[in-house]
Formats: sequence, structure tokens, C-alpha cells
Amino acid sequence: MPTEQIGRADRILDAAKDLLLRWGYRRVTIDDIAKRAGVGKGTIYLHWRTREQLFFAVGAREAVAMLEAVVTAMRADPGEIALHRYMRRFFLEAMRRPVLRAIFTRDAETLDKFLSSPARKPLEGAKLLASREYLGVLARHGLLRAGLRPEDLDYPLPTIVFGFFAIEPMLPAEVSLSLEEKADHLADTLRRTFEPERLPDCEPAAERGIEIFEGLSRDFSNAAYGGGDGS
Amino acid sequence: MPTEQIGRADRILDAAKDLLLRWGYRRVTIDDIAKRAGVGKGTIYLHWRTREQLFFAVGAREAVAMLEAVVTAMRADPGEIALHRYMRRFFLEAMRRPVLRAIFTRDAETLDKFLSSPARKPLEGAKLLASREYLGVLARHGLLRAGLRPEDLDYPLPTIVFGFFAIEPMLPAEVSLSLEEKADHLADTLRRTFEPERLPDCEPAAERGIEIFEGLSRDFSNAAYGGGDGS
DNA sequence: CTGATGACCAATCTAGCACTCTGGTCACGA
DNA sequence: TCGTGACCAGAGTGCTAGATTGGTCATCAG
Repeated sequence: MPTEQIGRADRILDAAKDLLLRWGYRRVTIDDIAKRAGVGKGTIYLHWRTREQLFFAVGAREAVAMLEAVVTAMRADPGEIALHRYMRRFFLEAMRRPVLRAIFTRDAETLDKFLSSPARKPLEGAKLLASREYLGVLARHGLLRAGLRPEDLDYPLPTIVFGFFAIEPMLPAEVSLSLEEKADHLADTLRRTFEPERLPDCEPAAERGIEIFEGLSRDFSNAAYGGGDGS
Repeated sequence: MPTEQIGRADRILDAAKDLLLRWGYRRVTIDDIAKRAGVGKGTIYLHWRTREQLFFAVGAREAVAMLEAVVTAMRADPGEIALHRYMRRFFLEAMRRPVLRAIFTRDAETLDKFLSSPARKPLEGAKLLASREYLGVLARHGLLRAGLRPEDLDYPLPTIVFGFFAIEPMLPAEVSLSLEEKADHLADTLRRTFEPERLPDCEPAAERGIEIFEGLSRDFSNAAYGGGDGS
């Protein structure tokens, strides 16, 4: 895809994202987005086949930004590859991006019908949360408790992490923890539940792990700009 | 309240519960319940002030049954007072009772508008999940990790437990864990996150803990039959 | 010839209205 | 005294006419 078309796609996604956060999924029309992006309505359909896929692309682009932040952190400090550190950062980076926050907390006001659309699934699926390959790398480098196989985390890991996201809109006002403190609780839980008491050197695991997250990032990028079907 | 009136209240609650599980909150009318219970419609209003409170009473009575099962287990084995054992049983007993399962998994099909009603809150509130007094008993008897104060669990404990309930309706079909296995994962997580490596004798803690849960059970019982406002 | 556009159309959504249903009350009867 | 069901206000439902909008494609600018 020509660079200049990517710029146009980004302008459209910017417009869609702004309007989504201001008005919510239901109220934003394709015409609104086209006007705001300064393009004709038909132009939008040169990039994405349906309205739903356009909004999926909005989320996918945010996921790419989040994954890039994660990878940058891992490059700066290989210790970030550890499960509890990764999930801590994942939580923080996701919650700080309004679109991802809406998706992960299942904000019905903002997302409306998009919540029950199949296009949303890849954005909060287990693959994004922790791919099997990543868990495999952790296991091979001694970053999971002895005897713990990657598939042993299939149920409890997403369940625990999901709890921290999903409870967010239900917290009573008197809970005054900062986002960092919440992330610390999540990290502590995962640290104690899934990791060995002493963590080995993370350098070699980080090397392989970064590749995995970069690949995931590329996949989401392709899905966002390629008019992909989100599969 | 005369015993015979409690019998009538139970018949009404039985009818309401049956219809709730078969048709869902929205479709069940007071007339339906009265007919099925063999009483006049006005009679129902001699027990509860509103439809909402009647359905709260249905849930409260289930909570009483659940708490009684919990207490029975604690009497048989004081080890059940430990946080991870208590929550394991809590999860199992709640999930095995369709009404409580609907409440804790936030089943929109069954509960409909009752989900957003304030009357529902005490049923899934933090008090039922783990009261401050109970956590105090655990702390005093060395059943929490050294340095962990009861209020330190205010955020992470309900968050983790909530995750195990709330993810239930979202699990893909290929997850074929039994309820017991899920409960074991929950117990393992709490065991490692909040408890000391070696648990002390639970006998003294169980003695005090049982009183707390019996008191809680009485509170819910009063709320159910006393036409309470659920506060 | 390529790529962008917006008028257009079918299908869905919304507003407004007439009508039904139901939660809650209370006068009456057992 | 206690239980009842006829009754009523107001909330809910179904319907229809009309507006809105996702998606298409003939047309046009460069």
C-alpha cells in the first residue's frame, strides 16, 4: 500500500476514533467520519469493506501502539518479558488508551452493539492477552513454576487478568487506588501464582519474546490497514 | 413471624424461584407467582413491599442455604476456614445454585433489569464475598501472609474471585474443565497470593469464623423474610 | 486510465400513538 | 384480623409512517 494511502487511512481512523470516544459506536455514521476526515464516503470503502471492520481497525491500530510500547519496554529492560511484568504493563498501557480501555472493560455506553460483534473478538482474545508461543518461551527459560506447562495457564491466566479489567466499571467510588497500584496487585498475583520464587536471567527469553510480540503487532497492523476481516 | 407464615413465604419464594429460572425476571408477573403459590396477589404484598424485594428475597434465601453449607463444612473440617478453602467452597456452592449462579455470572437473560437494580447489590457485594471481620480473624490467626492486613485484600481479593465468576459465560465451548477443576484453580491462586507457605492450625480461627458466617446467614435470612430493604 | 466522489437505494431505525399489561392499593368479605 | 382480587395509574408493547444510514456505482477530475 502506498505511503500516502496509509496517511489517508490514519486520518480516517483518527476521525473514527475521536467520534467513537465522544459519541459512542451507535451514534457515529460513516458520513460523520468522512466529513471529519475530509474525504468522500466512498473513499472509506476503498480501505475497509464494512463499518464494523473500520471500527475493528480503530482498535487494531491502538493494539499495535500498545504492543510497540510493550516491545520498547522489553528492549530497555529484558526483565519486562516475565509474565507478571508483561501483564502489569499490558494492563497499564491498555487502560491508558481510551479505546482499548473501552474494549477490555466492555464499556457498553461507548461500544454498544460493537460489543456483541464478532469483529471485536480478536481484540480481546486470549491470543492478544498471552499467546501460546509466548508462554512456551517462558516455560523453556524457567520463567514459569516448575511443572507448569503453558496449557496449564489457558484457563486461570485469562481469568485472573479479565477480573482486573472487568471489575473496573463496578468499583465503588471509595476505592481510590491509582492505576499503578492496581497493576501492582495484578503483577503480585501473577508473580506468586505462576512464577518460580527466584527468576532466572531474562535476557535470552526476552530475545525470543520480542520477536513474538513484534509478529503479533505486525498481524494487527495488517488487519488494521489491509481491510482485513479480523480473523 | 409465625411459623405458618414462614411456610407461606417459602411457598411464594419457591414459586418465584421456579418461574424466574424458567422464564427470566422480566416475564414473571406477581400474578403468576400468586397463582402458582396458591395465594392472592395482595398476600404477597403482606410479605414484601415491592416486586424487586421479593426477588431479592429469592436470592437471599439461596445465600442462606449456601452459607449454611459453608458453615456445615467448616464444622466438619476447620481447615475450611482458610481463605482458599472458603472461596473454593463458595465458588462451588454458588455455581451449583442456579439463582446464585445467575447473579454472580451476571446472567442478563435470566436477570434482565434486576441486574441494574440496587436490590441486587447486597447479594454480590464484598460483604458476602468476604467480610472485613472474617479477614480480621484470618489475620489474627496467622492465616494471611505476614504483613498482609485485611484491608490490603479489599481490592485484589474480590477482583480475582469476580474474574472466575464473570468469565464463566464467556468461556469458549472447548474449555472442558469441571466446576471442581475451576474451583481448584481459584483456590490455588488465593493460596499462593494471600496465604503463608505453611498454614497454622485452623481450629481456633474456625471457631470465630463460624460465628461470623452464622451471623451473616441470619442477616440474609432476616432480609429475606422480614420484607427487608436489603440494606 | 486511475482513483475519488457523493447521489442514490434498500434496509434498518426512530418517533409517536393507541392500546395492553402489570405492579401496587385498598375496600370488602370471610 | 387477615386475606383477597377488582381496580387504577403508569409503564410497556406493537404498529406504522417517515427519517436515517450503510453500502454501491455511475460519473467525473486529474
